[in-house]
Amino acid sequence: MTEPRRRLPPEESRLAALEAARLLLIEAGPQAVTLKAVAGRIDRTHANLLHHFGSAAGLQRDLAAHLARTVCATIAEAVRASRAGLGSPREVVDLAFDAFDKEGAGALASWMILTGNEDALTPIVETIHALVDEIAADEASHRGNMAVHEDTLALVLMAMGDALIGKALARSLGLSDTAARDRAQAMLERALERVD
Amino acid sequence: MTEPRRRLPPEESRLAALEAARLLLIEAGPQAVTLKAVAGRIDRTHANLLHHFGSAAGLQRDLAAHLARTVCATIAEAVRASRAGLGSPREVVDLAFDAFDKEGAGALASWMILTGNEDALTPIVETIHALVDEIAADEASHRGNMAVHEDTLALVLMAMGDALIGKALARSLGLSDTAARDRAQAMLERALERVD
DNA sequence: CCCACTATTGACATTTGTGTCAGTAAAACT
DNA sequence: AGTTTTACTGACACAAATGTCAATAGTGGG
Repeated sequence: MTEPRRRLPPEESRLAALEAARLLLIEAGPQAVTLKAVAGRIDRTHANLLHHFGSAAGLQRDLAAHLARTVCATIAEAVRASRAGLGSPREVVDLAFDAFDKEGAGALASWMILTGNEDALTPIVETIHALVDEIAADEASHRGNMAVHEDTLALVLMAMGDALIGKALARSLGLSDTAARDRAQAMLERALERVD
Repeated sequence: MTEPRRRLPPEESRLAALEAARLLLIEAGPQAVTLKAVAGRIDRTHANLLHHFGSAAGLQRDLAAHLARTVCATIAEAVRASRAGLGSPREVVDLAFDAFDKEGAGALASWMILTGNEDALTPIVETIHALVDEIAADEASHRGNMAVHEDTLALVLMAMGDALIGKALARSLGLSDTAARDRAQAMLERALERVD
């Protein structure tokens, strides 16, 4: 009656653990991402995770990379899927804000910074950078690369802040939950109009 | 030769602990704000802090309130000191960004959110809200309160994001460390010009 | 089929943060 | 002065997270 112990190939097991850790991060915050909690989600022990990732820091490091891949894959896919509608500021803004909010990028990034582990952030930053360059390729012809980067910087920072305290702050100020999105959209629209 | 044990009045001791905790938060991040670490800074034991604050959560709660007071006192003082120069967007932007960066407001707020303790954030949000209302009183005559609130929301979110990942992101994008500040300033300037 | 490889585990050790408690001593009050 | 109050401490207990290690048992390759 005892279920036979399943033995997955290491890559598969690692990926399952990283996905479990990612969901745990989004649902319950960084403090909840412990070896025992992650292991419990995939019916393993915490010793198993130590076997695969070497240490708790190793899991966090790989989680950062995994999250960067996930976030950027989501954005890149959405961008390519609706290439025609790319010019819509609303779409770009929604993409960025959702990435940081629902995908947990903001939570992880801030957590990494706060715990002093800045190295783990670089894959995320670099992936975002690469994505920005890809998007900027369309605009670079009639706008400076600098301007695109500045707009992106402002956009990411607002998305980051919004993912953390956006709802609480907007509510306290008597604004709608999407006030930050609206403001970012207007900002982006005006920035794009500048070159017309 | 043994120094006599000093016994401070409770209020004085509490304030010393909160200041030590605040500096610890800014220097080494939220993870470093433990009972033992804070107690060590003021030459006390962790049991002493439990006596004054009841629990570790109590210290965090009071730290949030203390930080909100500190941050807002700094801003309010600077604003009142140079009432004449209040109209300068650069000044307002610098004030907000410094408050979140150097005063540690961003670090604490994000930490509170991430650990699920949202209640502790409300004093900060409410104090900021009150400050916004005070500033908005000057502008409200020829602008809508809504518009002022929206600008403030965008400003705070950018300051928050900048305090966390601003430097790393700007550097990765090949921009200067003050790129976010510059962008926020330009944004605020254009928002103010709208009514002229 | 047999064997080397390794994913997986349980038991143990360590560290760290938090909390309790009785006792001590320095203030404050009478 | 004596008494009460309480800031402060050391020692202990407890829980949770991380890490080590030997042993077990699937899995693939010979």
